[in-house]
Amino acid sequence: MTNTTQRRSRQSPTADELRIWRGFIETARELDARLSSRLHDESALSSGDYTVLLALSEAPGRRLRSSALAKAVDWERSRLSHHIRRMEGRGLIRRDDCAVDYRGAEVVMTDQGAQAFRSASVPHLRAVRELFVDALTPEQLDQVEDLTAALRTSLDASAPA
Amino acid sequence: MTNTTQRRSRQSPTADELRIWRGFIETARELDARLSSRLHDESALSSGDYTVLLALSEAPGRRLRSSALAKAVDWERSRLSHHIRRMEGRGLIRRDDCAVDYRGAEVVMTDQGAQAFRSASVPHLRAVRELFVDALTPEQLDQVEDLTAALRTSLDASAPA
DNA sequence: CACATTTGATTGACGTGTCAATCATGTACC
DNA sequence: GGTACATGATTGACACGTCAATCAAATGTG
Repeated sequence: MTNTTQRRSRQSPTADELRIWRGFIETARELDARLSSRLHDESALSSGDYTVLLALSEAPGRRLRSSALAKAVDWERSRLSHHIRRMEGRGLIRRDDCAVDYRGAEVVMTDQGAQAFRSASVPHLRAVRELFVDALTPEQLDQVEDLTAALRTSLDASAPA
Repeated sequence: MTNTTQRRSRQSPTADELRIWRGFIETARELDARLSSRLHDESALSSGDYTVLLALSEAPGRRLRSSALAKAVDWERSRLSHHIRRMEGRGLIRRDDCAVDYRGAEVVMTDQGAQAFRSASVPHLRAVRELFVDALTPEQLDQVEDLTAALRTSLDASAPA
């Protein structure tokens, strides 16, 4: 194990590697943007709204403590707080005081929120199938799983949450 | 070819497919966020700044018409316009009137911008290697290329830009 | 009990992104 | 040359995200 070997692995990517990286990240961004855009067109929900409503829909009583919701969607609390405020303004959720701990608020999905989520869900899932699942062979889908695992391992190994 | 077959391919993804999808998109987002964050910490450039400076650095005279720049980075014009205004405020670029067509402005990288780009570049590329290239085997890197191509084909087939 | 500390959540400032509207210059056509 | 249209770019309004500061209720410790 020479210094040269060590150093080589720390250098910049090759042109090919960089091309593959750019293709990957730009395609992922585009996919994400396209799905968000369709969601918004079809249901007037943003991708963030959908994420929040999905988490609430899976919670008992369609309600969660703000902190539990933040953990469920893996968002920073201030991000959630801002988003919740906007969603409350549009009647998708409501904030209740939490009886057992007056610091914490509970976020509750409203009927209107549940209705919006239901009507968004099917077209959104269909879009995921069209633009992702059906674009790949079953073998490729398995490859994605492995790739994701490898990348995530590396991300987790390298510091921040 | 029955209706059943046709219909099946239009249904929602299975639980496994959905899990793979979520893993994929969340990992891609996280990678993107992590690289942006490192870039910002190490060089005080945002990922958008870097993209713009990279495009300018590759242009003759380190300058481009605003529309050409928009095409080079594949951004909407209004997005570019907003970003350019902010970058100009920080001295990274400058806007010159274009002599041959007074509608169009030219965006020029300043020396300060070039300096910032140079010092950001090496650490950023190293981060791409660490978090992406080195996380995958050469075979996996090839797989990424194929996956990207498949997804892009499907995206291109399905309407917008 | 009083006080410091921790915990749950919100706020404000500011950078970023999208969309629709606008503005100014260039071009075509009569 | 003058009017209509196309083109290059900017603007304003508003949604979204991050960071640091703040606030209030809960908890621990003397």
